[in-house]
Amino acid sequence: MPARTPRPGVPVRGSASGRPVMAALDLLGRRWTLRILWELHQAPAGFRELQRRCERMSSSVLSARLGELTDSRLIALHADGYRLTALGGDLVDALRPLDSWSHRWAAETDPGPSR
Amino acid sequence: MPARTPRPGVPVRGSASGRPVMAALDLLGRRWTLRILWELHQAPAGFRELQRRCERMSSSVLSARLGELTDSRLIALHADGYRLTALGGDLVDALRPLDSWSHRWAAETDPGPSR
DNA sequence: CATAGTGCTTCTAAAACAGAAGCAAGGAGA
DNA sequence: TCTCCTTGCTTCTGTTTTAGAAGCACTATG
Repeated sequence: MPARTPRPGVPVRGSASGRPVMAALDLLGRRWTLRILWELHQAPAGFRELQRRCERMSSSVLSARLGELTDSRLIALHADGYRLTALGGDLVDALRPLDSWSHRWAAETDPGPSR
Repeated sequence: MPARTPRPGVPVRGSASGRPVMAALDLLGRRWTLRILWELHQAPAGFRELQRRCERMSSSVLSARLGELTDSRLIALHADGYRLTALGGDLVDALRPLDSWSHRWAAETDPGPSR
């Protein structure tokens, strides 16, 4: 049984409280979810283009994530591909400081050999 | 082979670009990572308390995440438990708007039967 | 009619995760 | 010293999630 789409107000994986932020953390803490939102914020894209942009992410997972995000009304499919809804756009706006943070992180991270 | 800790400047899962934000999205898009940061922002906690707060999350995964976050210098272990570093605190600050967004999301989400 | 593009499903194998058990180290108390 | 308890953390087995190739139904274009 696949994990169901988290929604505010009901228990999610790791929290029975129903607190909205817990649902958000469950939803966003699934592989590719943050990345998909990020990509759609750069520009709308169809299924296959999204797959290309994320370096050939698995189609089965992409399909699952698109379903969850659509259920959650963060994205919607239009004639020109998937686009963020107003709600989804707000979420990415809320995440925008992440980009500038990541540069600070990079600046403070020793770029030596990996690991 | 376990996935290695993402770091800015080197390729990560789904992106060979080395762009810092891609490393951040890979790191944060792993189960429990966002939640752990969130919890530590509420208050520092030791291993077992963290496990309790996240409703008995698997100890093996908790251990892996703590290792990744420590490697990434977002958290550090002190006498009173794990705490966010300055860098980690900045990240959670960057994520703070997520909480208010989640309330808007809840307000616009029909609280009917799940799925 | 062929060709190529789309969104998306199905399948098998690999990776990640869940959860119970337990280990080594460090107190606190007797 | 000898329990007793707590800590961070590992190891193990079984389940869930993800990867990746293949392919289906549909639309458009030639």
